[in-house]
Amino acid sequence: MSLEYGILGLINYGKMSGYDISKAFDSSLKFFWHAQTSHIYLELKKLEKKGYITGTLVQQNDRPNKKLFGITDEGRKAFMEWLAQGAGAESVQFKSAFMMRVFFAGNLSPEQTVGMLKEFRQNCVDFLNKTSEIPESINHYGANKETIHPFYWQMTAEFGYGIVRYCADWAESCIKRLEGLP
Amino acid sequence: MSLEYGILGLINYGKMSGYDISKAFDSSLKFFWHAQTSHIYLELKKLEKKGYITGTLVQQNDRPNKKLFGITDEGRKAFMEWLAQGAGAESVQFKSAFMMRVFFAGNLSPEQTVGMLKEFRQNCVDFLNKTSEIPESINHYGANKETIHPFYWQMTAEFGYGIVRYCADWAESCIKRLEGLP
DNA sequence: CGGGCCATGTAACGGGTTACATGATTAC
DNA sequence: GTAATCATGTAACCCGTTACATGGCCCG
Repeated sequence: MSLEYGILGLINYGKMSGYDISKAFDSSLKFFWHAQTSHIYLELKKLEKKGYITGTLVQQNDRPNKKLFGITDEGRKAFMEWLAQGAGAESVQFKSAFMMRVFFAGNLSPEQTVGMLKEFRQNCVDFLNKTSEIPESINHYGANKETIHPFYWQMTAEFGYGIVRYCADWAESCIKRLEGLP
Repeated sequence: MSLEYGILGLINYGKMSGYDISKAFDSSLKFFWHAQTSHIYLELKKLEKKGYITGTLVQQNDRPNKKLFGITDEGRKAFMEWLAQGAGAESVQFKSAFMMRVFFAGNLSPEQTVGMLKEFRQNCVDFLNKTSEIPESINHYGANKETIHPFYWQMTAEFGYGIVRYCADWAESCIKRLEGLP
């Protein structure tokens, strides 16, 4: 559902290939959605079938040929309808397989649990370090920099950042409490 | 994957019916995983087929009959293997359909976006108010209160709380910034 | 007699993941 | 020559959602 509209929204900014979309997800949209390349191509096919986008082959000499997709009026309409739906009650729910493990960590030794939490914290720190250059990369996608769009891109990036920072802090606090136990 | 092991982990604490499991998810596990009742019953059937749990019918006079599930040695082994797998690199990734909408909110009017953000913030606040009684409810599930288990239950509840609080604060900040625009 | 809690399911669908599969071009 | 980047896909599977379906008991 969301991937479909994420792709549609990107193409709405301007013509894009599957590869471009994949790159966009790996940079600016990764803060709240991870998309597999293969999945993107599947969705592109579906969107084309629906008549929401149209693809045209582009010959390239210096690089492999590619297929550029543009949005149709129908596609734009569908996108705007999706966008106007608002937050919805389910917007608060989120899922974490890792937290499921922590919940049952009483079945492990404290050492094992601390190890798991440290691994998690490290993943968070790595993520934060790896992606300290959002503001730059975020402005590479989309054509109209003069509009309000980058403001919202920034908002979501901030959100993602904050969440991961919170995760790292939480893990840190857990580790300390566990190591402080008798 | 995770629901399967979540159910297994609960049954590992002691015999449970599908209804009991559903209640447990609606209280303590809701902070990081939402499970539909129908899905739980499907998973229970699968787990029984795999030989990880065994169900026995219990006649009740004052209430409808129920089926109590207990874990098998094989089930416990599978559960422990899953638990020992650690955090995994994917543990940082998370998905939010709502953030996808915010990302593209530049296509809406600022008023519409503010409305959406306020709805989101309200959902968060409602969630926090509705669930201020975790510490109590968390101790109702599981038999061995003397162990370290409640410590981890509390950790995950804290995590979920913190995330939702962070969401509310983030939304608040966005709203203020939007309303402060010329 | 209606609302809430207890209690258990089936069928169809869809979104997403995993694994597999290929190949051109550029820069070092 | 080999690694990185550009570029596009298929097939099988599985996890999860939505919608549907039922029914007893208790309390006010």
